[in-house]
Amino acid sequence: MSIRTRFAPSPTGFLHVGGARTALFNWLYARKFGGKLILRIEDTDEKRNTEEAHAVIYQGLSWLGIDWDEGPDKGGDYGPYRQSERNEIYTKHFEKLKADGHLYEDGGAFRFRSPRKTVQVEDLVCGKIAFDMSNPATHPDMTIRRPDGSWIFHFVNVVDDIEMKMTHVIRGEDHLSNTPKHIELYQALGAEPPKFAHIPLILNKEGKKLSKRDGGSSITHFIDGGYVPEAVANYLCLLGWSPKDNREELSVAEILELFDLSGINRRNAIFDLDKCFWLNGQHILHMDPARFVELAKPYIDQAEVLYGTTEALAPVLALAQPKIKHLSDLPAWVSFFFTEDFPVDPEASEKVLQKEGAKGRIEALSAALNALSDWNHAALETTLKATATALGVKAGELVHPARVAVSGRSVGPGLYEMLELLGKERVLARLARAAAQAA
RNA sequence: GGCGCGUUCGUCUAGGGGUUAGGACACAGCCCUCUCAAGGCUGGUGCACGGGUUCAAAUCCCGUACGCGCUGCCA
Repeated sequence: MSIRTRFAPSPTGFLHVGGARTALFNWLYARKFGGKLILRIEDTDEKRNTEEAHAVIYQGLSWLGIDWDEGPDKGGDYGPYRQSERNEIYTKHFEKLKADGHLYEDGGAFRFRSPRKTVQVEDLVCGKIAFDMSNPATHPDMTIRRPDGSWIFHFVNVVDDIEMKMTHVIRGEDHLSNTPKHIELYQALGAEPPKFAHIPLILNKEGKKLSKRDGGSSITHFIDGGYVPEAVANYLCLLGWSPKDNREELSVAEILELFDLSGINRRNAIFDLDKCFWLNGQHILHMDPARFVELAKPYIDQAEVLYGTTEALAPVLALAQPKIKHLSDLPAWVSFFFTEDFPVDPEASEKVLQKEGAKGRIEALSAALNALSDWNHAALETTLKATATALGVKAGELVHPARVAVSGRSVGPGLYEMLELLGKERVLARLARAAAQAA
């Protein structure tokens, strides 16, 4: 039987990193073993059920590179894929349970009568666990329908997993204790329970369940914050799973190759934003330049940098790619390439341009560069160093003023590469302008 | 309270009877260097505790503590 996994979020208007990681593991498992991933929206609580809330889920998953085979937006053979549209199906199963004597009424609500036996859970991550359900005081009969006719999570979740032919339920460990109840429901409905895999939870720095208030708990934070999706997906996979060979930076293809449920550990993990940040820099450093351009463009566009064509932008980005850790840092690294009206960092200007003798050194460098016919970074370096020697100063005494003169900043790409790309004319003009203001 | 799961550097993890307990992030120092990164080198901190089993336990068993989860007419 072909594998079917699912991600079943509630449309809260917020895609939690824990949920995203659950989705990722379901996706990896389905893709690795040629199965299908189903997206089901658990929107029985109508109050927070909005189109925007659905969009947040679709966008967050897509951004991470997760695609699904069936879902509200895709259709499929087992729809509808929103619980709010599945009332008839729930009613059908409810009537069956009722007819078979599994239900009883309690204050207008309906409860499921537990068989009161020991339930064995065979979890692919946690192993075999026996739950003694015999004591009603500790395991009360669960409610499955409220007096107003609305449904309770446990019931609709199980009905949907049966109807949608799920073979594997991969979900957060917070559901492990609910699993025996779910198995009782499967059995009462005459269905074979799926395989379960409960994955450890993601905690905040205080060791508590990651909540909305915690920085970085929403995928939106990463989308808006200049992260690259492959790095975030990589990091999320490293929480509770590892390739076991000391590698940290992994492509999705590599993870797909190594991933299996049996490799997931049972220990809750604290989310470490620092490490995610580091991994982001590693992915940027090593990614294909074309991919970098693709990811960088929206940030450049948003900053309204008038770069003209992609062909003009690409070489500039190539200088920034090995140095930055966040895509949102990009505008400051590229904007001065495309305008003469770039901002000048007052602190850098004060420290470098106003330094004793800066004017003379800039003018000397300018003269030397003016005489240079072969404008490439190697020749630029040779010329600058020769000029420094002639002046009897360290190369840095020319490098720093030149950097501030052409970019307005004290940090940036390698100077010689930057000068080469800027071109002789612009470099000389900017040096002249800086010399006029220097001490 | 009851039930379930867990506990290896601050954090993420590898190791699952014999290891100088490995890697990564972060931190500190050094090297490289035009800035910032990257890279290289070095350093410190860790098997929760107590009992067993065993020639030998981080590793297996029991207990304790602590953490997390569930215990809803939330999902």
